[in-house]
Amino acid sequence: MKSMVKPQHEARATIIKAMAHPSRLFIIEELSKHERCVGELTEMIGTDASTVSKHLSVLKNAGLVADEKRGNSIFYNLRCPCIMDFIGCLEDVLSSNAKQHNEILKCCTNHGHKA
Amino acid sequence: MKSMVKPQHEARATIIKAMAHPSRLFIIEELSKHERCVGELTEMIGTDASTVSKHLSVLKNAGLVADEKRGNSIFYNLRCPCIMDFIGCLEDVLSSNAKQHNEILKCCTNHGHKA
DNA sequence: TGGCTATTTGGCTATATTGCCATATAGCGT
DNA sequence: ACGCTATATGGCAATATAGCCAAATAGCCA
Repeated sequence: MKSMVKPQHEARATIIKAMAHPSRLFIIEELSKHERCVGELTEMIGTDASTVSKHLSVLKNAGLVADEKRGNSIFYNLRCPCIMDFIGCLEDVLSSNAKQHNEILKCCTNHGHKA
Repeated sequence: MKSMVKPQHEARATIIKAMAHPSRLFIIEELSKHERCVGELTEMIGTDASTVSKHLSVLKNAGLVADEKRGNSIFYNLRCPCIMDFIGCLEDVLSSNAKQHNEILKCCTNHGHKA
C-alpha cells in the first residue's frame, strides 16, 4: 500500500494549521464572543495592522471566519463556534502535561527517598 | 495596552501546531483506535522511518501521545482522546466551506439569470 | 474631485518546518 | 561477544511562515 494519509487529512491539517498561531488563536477566541473589525483586533493584539490582516486572511481562507463590510470597516465573525469546544480539550492536555511534569520533578528531587 | 495575546495562547498554539500536519493527524486518528508501534505507522504512512519518528516526537513533546517500550518495539498511544471530538468540528468547517464554494460557482455560471 | 480612514497587498528578511540520508543507540536472540 | 531489528538523532537542502515597511485599494465625507 502506498500511503494511508489521504487528501482528507491534508484538508483537515490545513484548517488546523490556520489555528496554529497564538495571535490567530486569540482572534478566534475573541470572535467567539463578539464580531470585531480589523482595527479593534489590531489594537488588542498590538502588532502591525498588516500582520493582523494577514492572519485574518489565513483564517478566512480556511473557512474559519467570515467578513462583512459595514460602513468604513470590515467586521469578522467566527463561522464555526464548535471550534471553541476544542479549547477545553487543549486545556486538558495542558493540565495533564503539567501534572506529569510535576511528577517528574518530584521524582528527581526525592532521589528515591520518601518525602 | 501592550497585547492581549497571552502565554496561554502560546501554549495552546504549540499543541495545535503539533497537530497541524497530515501525517501527524493520521497518526492521531490511528492511535485513537489502536496503540501502534513506529514500524506499523511507518508502513501505513509510507515515508522514511526517521520522518515518522520525528513526527512522533513532536506529538510526544506536545503531550498528545505517550510511548511505552515493550519487547523490541515502542508503542505509542493517544493521551487525550477528546481530541477526536474536534475532528467532527473540522468536518463541519469543511462541508460548510464546500457548500459555500458551490454557491459561488452557481452564482458565477448563472450570471444573474434565473436557472 | 480631494483628503481621510480602514484594510489589503507586495516585497523583503529572519526564522521554522519538512523530509531525506547517514549514523547512532537500544534491546533481542545466538 | 556478534549480528539483527527497531527506533532515534544529526545534518542538510528545500520550502513555508511571520512580521515589518511601503504602497495600493476601497469607502466615506466635504
